[in-house]
Amino acid sequence: MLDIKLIRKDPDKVKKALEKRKADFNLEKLLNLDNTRRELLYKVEQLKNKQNTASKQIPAIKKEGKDVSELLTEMKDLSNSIKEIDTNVREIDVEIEKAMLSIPNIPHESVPVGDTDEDNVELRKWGEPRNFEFEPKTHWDIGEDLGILDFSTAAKVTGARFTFYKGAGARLERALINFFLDLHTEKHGYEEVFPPFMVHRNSMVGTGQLPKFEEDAFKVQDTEYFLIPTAEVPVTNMYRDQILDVNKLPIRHVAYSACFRAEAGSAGRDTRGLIRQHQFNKVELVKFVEPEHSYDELEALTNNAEEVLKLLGIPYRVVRICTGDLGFTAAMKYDIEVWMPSYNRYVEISSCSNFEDFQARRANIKYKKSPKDKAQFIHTLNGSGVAVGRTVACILENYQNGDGSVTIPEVLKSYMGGKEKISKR
RNA sequence: GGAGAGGUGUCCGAGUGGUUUAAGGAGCUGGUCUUGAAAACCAGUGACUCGAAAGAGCCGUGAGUUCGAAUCUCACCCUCUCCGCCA
Repeated sequence: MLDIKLIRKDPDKVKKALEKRKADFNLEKLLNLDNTRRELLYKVEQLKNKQNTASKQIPAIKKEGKDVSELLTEMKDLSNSIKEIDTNVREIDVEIEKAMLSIPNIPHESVPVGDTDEDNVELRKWGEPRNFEFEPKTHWDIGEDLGILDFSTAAKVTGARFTFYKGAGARLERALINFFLDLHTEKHGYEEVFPPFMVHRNSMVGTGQLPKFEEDAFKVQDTEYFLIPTAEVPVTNMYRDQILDVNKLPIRHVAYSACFRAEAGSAGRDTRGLIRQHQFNKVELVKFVEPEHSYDELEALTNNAEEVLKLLGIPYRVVRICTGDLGFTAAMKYDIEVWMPSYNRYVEISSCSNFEDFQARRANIKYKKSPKDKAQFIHTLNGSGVAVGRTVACILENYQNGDGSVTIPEVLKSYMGGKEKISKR
């Protein structure tokens, strides 16, 4: 959510930002509502002031033994006017709230202007895509041939876009989760959190998934609970409606969770393999920081996620996301993409974003610079550190051997019980 | 799921319709006293939201009754205790 004061004061700035994003939004209407609201508020507050004053006088007049019935009649009228205007204000509030919740964040100045992911800017590359001396297989073929991934059984049991991991595949998934968590807690200083996998509506609004993107989420029938699309949601909302102690900042959390996405609108895309599933595992990094440090913290967070891939020896690149591809809540975003031989291109495995105070404003998360200062909104950041299923996919593809086996990356061996290779049994 | 109790400011806690514009205490800040500290005493300090201000709002949340609601009514949420069920 943006600051309504900013919209009032500098509507052109907001308008330009929306244009850069190619977002369609009626600012004029919002400003009109805001004006009307303030006029009504002034009016009703004057009436309330009158009412409060009279309310104090009435008991005193009664005590003197004088008649108050005429005054009461007068007050009844006043009360009715107040109710009428209050109702009006409430209706406008609802409309304003709705509008405010559907304005995307303002991109940081350094974000390149562009329309689609074609306009994203590659920042750096690490590692070289491997040259195969044999015809490389896709990860879904490797997984099925080795008996460690089973898509058809998942389709039978649940449906499309679900997977059974079996044997060394299941172990590999679990190994990666542990490796990621250990790295970020022990080397990068994040505190581990194991969150609920369901949240209520307000939490989804707090981090920006709702109200605009309800069709992307799974809602549990007969409840107000949503399956989380990312651990970002419960972990960020841990601190909703709080004023955080400046001495405890920055707060850095790492959380494993399963993630659930309806993938509305992506029918037919990435239908094979682990790339686009309704349920997948992810280790997420979440930070709460003072505004003046948030861009440094974004660099650090991105580096923390990259470290995972360096240790695994997977070639990747980092791209700066352009305004048109930025996503609703982010002010700036880096994607980390890994080399995926079957796609013959780099595929996203992590998004690292600075939301500035956009989420904090929605979730009401503040801090005080010093005890005397006014509470101000904190900056939130998060990034995948990293997506687990996609990591399995790219390990299978990048570490595959001509005989159909897959070599286990050095850092994972201890997590795999000393195993060197996954081979057909 | 059933029965009961409860949710008040940073914390404890009073308050069942009108000087509550939330008592009292703790805490915090400053002072007196002291070599220093503690204690005691004195003074100050009450979150947060909207507003340029005046002012308005805020006693779990939302609606309602009333001239007037922390206080009454209804719904919901959460916490605790007991019972049931359960990994």
